[in-house]
Amino acid sequence: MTSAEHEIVVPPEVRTLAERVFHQLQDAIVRGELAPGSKITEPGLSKAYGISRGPLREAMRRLEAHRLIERVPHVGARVVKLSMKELMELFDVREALESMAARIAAEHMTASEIAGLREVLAVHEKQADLASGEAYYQREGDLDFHYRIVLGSHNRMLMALLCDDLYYLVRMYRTQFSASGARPQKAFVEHHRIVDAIEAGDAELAELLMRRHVSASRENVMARYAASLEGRDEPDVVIGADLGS
Amino acid sequence: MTSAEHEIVVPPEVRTLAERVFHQLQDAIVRGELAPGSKITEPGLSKAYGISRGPLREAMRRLEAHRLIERVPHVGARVVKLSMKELMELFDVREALESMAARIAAEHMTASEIAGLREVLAVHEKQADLASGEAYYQREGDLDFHYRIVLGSHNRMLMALLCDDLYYLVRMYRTQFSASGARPQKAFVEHHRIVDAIEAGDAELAELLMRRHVSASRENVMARYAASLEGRDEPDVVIGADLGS
DNA sequence: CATGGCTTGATTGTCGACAATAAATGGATA
DNA sequence: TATCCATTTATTGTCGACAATCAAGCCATG
Repeated sequence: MTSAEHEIVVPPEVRTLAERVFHQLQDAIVRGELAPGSKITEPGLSKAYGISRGPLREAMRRLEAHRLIERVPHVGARVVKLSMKELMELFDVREALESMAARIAAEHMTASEIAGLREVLAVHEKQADLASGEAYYQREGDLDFHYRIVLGSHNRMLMALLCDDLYYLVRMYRTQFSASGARPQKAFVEHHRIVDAIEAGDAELAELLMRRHVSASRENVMARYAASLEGRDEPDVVIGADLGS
Repeated sequence: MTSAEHEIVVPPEVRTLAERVFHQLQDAIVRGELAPGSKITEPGLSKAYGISRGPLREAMRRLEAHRLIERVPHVGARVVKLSMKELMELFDVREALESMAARIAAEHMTASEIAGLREVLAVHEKQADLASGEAYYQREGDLDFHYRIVLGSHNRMLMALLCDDLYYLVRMYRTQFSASGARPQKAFVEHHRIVDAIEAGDAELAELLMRRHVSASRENVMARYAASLEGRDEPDVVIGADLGS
């Protein structure tokens, strides 16, 4: 049983108002309820969430540190809006960190953790069978896959950087560009190969495959973006792509 | 002329009280004036810096996001104290990110930026000549070296992760363990080789050399730590090491 | 008609005070 | 004497109000 709900990473960190509104805002931004680039005002949010400006400002400071909003002193804050350049940068960083995560995971992952990975792939495959159009759970399943590998590295710094920072940006991008799983089969095979390498304890291979996997996603996104600039041949999706899946 | 002062990375971001006290606290922690593991109390800092608790709490939230302090709701905050395990994790992340930074820098660095790198090495060498005991400037010079390579990648996300987050942890570790430049010659050659590769546009080689360079520092620190556990042979330095230099 | 500066409005930055929670102290009891 | 519980104290969390700054609108002027 995998954590199929989309609340993968919201532990019981809600002991205070600032924490609660931080997670609420984080979720609202990732889901696109707060549009990218839109200006967010303190009195507005203060009334909307029914709290004072004090805790709200602390939550916003955390969002700023996580790169979900951008603040200018005495001016205000806006929801971050990823440009294509920044998206490519995000892929670069993911390639560097996740390939290393795969390497360390191949060395340190436990048997039960690997079993969990296999289950994720099973669920992933089942859903790819029945509904290729409804890619919501699939995308979340993909992120769950990458998530578990990072956890398998047992490296708290990697976990903090990837799971607490970068993955929220990835999820925001996916909703922002309504990126659907466009080619599940290909990424699928890659996922399996990576797990095979990890299970075999082949750290070098796991690192190489993960690096290729992320890099391929990057190139895929880039190609679709370039294509969308001139001939608009995609019917209902602008830049459909499966980042890292 | 290189930026020899230790205020390498404090831009004019002091338009507000919260920003100012954030940088002051950041500096105090990195310099060791606030001892690692020591508890910091809001009324205490509030009086010490002559500001209200409002901006102070926002500054502390930023410090928390940068992993310089650790907070527990309703309990308090402590200055972070790196364990050996976390230090090794930090090296892992640095190896992944800085090797990629070197690769991209070899592709995108401009001529003037490379010239600046050469100057850093020149200053580095000059100081290694006269005073091998006084390694303060040398260490800062080393960080300046790594800093410029990251800037040379022109990747804002890499810059943010390394320069704004990890490098402060590195500097804190150095003061915490009073890590002196123990073997400048070796790291020196490695620095030159890296710059050569970057100048030649050999991205793969630059990546490989930087990865080895950081990895060697990691092993060096690890070895000295293991040695310090039983036979205390080091006279005045506990875990003397030159992280990444 | 365009442009410059001033005025006004709103938002952000800062502060002090009150409420809620957790640690510290002290005493009573087994 | 050790342990448990109540009280106290200090710190954190939250709030509302005031001051400082910026953006927008308006009017006067070239």
